[in-house]
Amino acid sequence: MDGEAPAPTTIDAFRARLTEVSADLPRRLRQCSDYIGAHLDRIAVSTVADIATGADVPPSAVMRFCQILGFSGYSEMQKLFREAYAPGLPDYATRLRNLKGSAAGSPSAIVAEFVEAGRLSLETLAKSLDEAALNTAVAVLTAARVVHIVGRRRSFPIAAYFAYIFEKLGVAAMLHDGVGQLDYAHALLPGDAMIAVTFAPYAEETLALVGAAQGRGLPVVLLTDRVTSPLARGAKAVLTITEADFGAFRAPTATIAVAVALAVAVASARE
Amino acid sequence: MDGEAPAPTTIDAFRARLTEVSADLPRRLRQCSDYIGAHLDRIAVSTVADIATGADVPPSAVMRFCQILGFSGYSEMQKLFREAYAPGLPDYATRLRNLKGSAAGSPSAIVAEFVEAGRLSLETLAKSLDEAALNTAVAVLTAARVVHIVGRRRSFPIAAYFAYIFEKLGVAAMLHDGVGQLDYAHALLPGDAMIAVTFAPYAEETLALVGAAQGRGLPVVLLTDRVTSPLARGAKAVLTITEADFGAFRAPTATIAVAVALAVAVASARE
DNA sequence: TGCGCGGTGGAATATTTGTTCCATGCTGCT
DNA sequence: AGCAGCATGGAACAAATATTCCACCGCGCA
Repeated sequence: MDGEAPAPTTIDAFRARLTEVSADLPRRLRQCSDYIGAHLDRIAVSTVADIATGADVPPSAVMRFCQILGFSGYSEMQKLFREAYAPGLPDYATRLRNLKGSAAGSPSAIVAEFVEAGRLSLETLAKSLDEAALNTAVAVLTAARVVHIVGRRRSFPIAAYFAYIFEKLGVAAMLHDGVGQLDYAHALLPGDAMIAVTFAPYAEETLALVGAAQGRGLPVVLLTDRVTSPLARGAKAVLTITEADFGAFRAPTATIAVAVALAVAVASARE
Repeated sequence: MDGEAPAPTTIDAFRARLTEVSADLPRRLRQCSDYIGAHLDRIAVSTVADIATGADVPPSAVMRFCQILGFSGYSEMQKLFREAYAPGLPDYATRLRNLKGSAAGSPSAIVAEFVEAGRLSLETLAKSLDEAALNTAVAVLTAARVVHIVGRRRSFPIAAYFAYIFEKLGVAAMLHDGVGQLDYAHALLPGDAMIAVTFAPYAEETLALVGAAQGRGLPVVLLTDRVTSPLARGAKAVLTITEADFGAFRAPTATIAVAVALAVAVASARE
């Protein structure tokens, strides 16, 4: 074993040591490192066996890992987490309160705000999802030869995400990203369909492309924020998604969820 | 023992039972009651002996107390607190397996799954956020002349989202999107900083660009999924984000939240 | 191809922790 | 004062849990 035995004494030091050490590590120990790094908050209440099954390694590997980190064994490591646990039970609600409490405007407070906004968005989504529209959307996209994806500015990340999942799932898709100011309107062929993502203020180019698609008879699935969206009228399916905001900012949390779900549903319907 | 054995199943029920029972209790058991009532949050990480010394009673008294509350013993009581402390993954994992077994879900069921996964990701984020790393990240980016953003494939939507918010907030930023296979390595100038987003499997180009940045002395802020990420070692700040998955699919819900929060924090720190 | 080395898994062991049980002592009632 | 009954403490026991150890395996190197 390595001569030094730093044995972290704070959680932050532990994190640091974790990244420092885990770069060159054999397979099993790397699994430990990954799992433990991703479940730091559980160490205090887990047994060696829990960790081992979680990381899918034998218990002895966990022991070795603890020792590499500089602890005498698992118990000693766990002690660190059990003591650090003192300030209060980091269950979700309290932790969030703590985070927010840390000086308004501090980075962690801001993260807490967005976490909360995200949760709110997801809840709203679950409550107000238009199932009929969703089913229509899936049907339309399932039948399409190529799925054209449009989204600019704020909606572009969503569009890009659609493109990624479709690619991964083997669904023919084309992202109209506007590189070179080409709109590829001629690629909108009969039998294709379009997903348009647009939020206020609605980007010009998106409107134009959707218009082109509809002019060519392509069915359009629309992800937007309001039913009064300028594109809603002509769309085959409109999925309205309300994102909670924090100040002037709105993260596309619920939109992402709809996007991935839609893509997965389409891919599975195609089989 | 008394005939009834209610055995609380929630923390609230536990509290209720505690007050209900502790009215007429012999001396030692009352001590237990008092101590436990005042340290509910420590039960999950304490042994019988800890509680016993804390309450200044012999261990056997604690055992009797647990049994009076309706539990079979201390272990069973502790289980209640350990589960309340870390709900989520195990539960969720089994539910998932069930769902996969039963007929592949309808579109709305799939949405529901991703909503749930998203919620879980956000909770995990709140619980395991590394505040120190976050603060470092904000500091590094605040001091930067230009923020370079890298992310490919699955991480590209996040990178694009960073680019959008920075643009909107008036922070000089450059998205390395790889158009034309140019890497713009020469644009990485002293005084700049880089945000790299990468999830397993780590994209080649991201690694290369981060290497280039580090070679030029730029500090790197890394958003990644595992501490064993190949880039973690050289980064100034590593933000580890665990996303819950649904099947093979993982929506970047928590990552989005971190991204927007980070960007907003940087922008507000610059004022 | 053979050798050496380090990683690996599991069985054996040590230690800690939980639980039971009973002798003792206290308290209140007659 | 004597008795009954219950609370008490601690020691013995059982179970869970951590830790060590060693034989095996796979891989790189000669």
